[in-house]
Amino acid sequence: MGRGKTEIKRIENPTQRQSTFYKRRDGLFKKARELAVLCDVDLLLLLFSSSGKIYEYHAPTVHSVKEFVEKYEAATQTSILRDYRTERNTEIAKVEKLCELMEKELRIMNVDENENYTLPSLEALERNLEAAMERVRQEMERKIGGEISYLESMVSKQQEEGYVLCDKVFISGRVEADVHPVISSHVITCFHLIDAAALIS
Amino acid sequence: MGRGKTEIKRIENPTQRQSTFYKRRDGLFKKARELAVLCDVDLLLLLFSSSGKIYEYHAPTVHSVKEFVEKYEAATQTSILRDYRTERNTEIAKVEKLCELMEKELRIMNVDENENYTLPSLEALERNLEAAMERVRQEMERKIGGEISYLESMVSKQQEEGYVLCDKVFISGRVEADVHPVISSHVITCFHLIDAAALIS
DNA sequence: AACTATTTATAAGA
DNA sequence: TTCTTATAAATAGTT
Repeated sequence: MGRGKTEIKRIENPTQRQSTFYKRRDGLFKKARELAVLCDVDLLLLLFSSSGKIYEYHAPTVHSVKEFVEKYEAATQTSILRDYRTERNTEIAKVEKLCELMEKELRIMNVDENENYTLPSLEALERNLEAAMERVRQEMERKIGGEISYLESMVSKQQEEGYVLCDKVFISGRVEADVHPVISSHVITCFHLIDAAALIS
Repeated sequence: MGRGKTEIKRIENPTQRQSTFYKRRDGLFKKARELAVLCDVDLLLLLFSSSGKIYEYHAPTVHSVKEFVEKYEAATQTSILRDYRTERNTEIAKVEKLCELMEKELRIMNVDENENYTLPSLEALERNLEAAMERVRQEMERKIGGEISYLESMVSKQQEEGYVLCDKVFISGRVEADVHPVISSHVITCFHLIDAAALIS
């Protein structure tokens, strides 16, 4: 249509190409709308002009590109979104496995009143706790030893520096109490964690 | 065009609608192709007929619907995929929070050799372990008391039933050792878990 | 699925 | 860009 027959191949003249683009783009959108309305068609048309601008048309029945593409995906079985779901699920599975590990370890360290332990497992629990206690006591001794030699080295220094040390010890004691409130608070029981895990799964 | 002017509204006659659909669908696809070729346009056209069939056209430069929609997404900032990423990230954040909680609790129960504890926190650790130990011992006593009264009740029964009991105790002792291998195995240290958490984050 | 009278789209020019 | 118009192309109604 028009004053001459046009061969369908790229228009090299940029001005002419741009002019043709406007006219044919409008024509295409009009045709798309007519088809959608006349024949009750769900339709999406997305295009980028050669200069990178986006133009979009969707039928009145289509509410969003997202919705439409999901319908397309569901119909074709191919998957834009399945990839992301899979990726997400593997990540969640990994983290959940870690949770299970932690849970198991917590079980070893805590007595859950609602569970019916056997004597051998209670004995094992006791051994674990004793081992943990031993580690704590060793650490304390190491620490106390360190503090003493630290104090000794301080004492051997000038007296005014000794005053500074006293301040330091006082401050550090107070700060630690602030930093580790969780230690003095009631221990979250393993049971709570299991409940939480059930909630998010 | 055609022998009569057509009003643009849904064609109610199904036969006529279907006929018009074929003709106009072909026309639309032809126009789409011409625009793409003449004006160097990236273009995607997806449609569902009223009977639910899918038809698709994309410009020769477009390799897949997925690729094209991603380009569209990137250009418009709107997001089909961002929603899924966000959803995934919130789920992961939830689980990670749970992990942190567990980690914290494990820290309370374990001494990590690489960390530099202060004396007050070590003392707190000791207190926690003692409390846990106390809980274990109480549970053991409760259990032992229960076993004793169970045994007493058994002894007061017929002698042949006593033989059955002996078998039972033997079997239950062995079975428990199988059921709780984790208890006798080396305790996974808190440190391993923290490493694992670092790996998945 | 084909035909064709007619409407519609648009190429080229202003 | 936008309009005009001659002409090509699409298609409604029909077979």
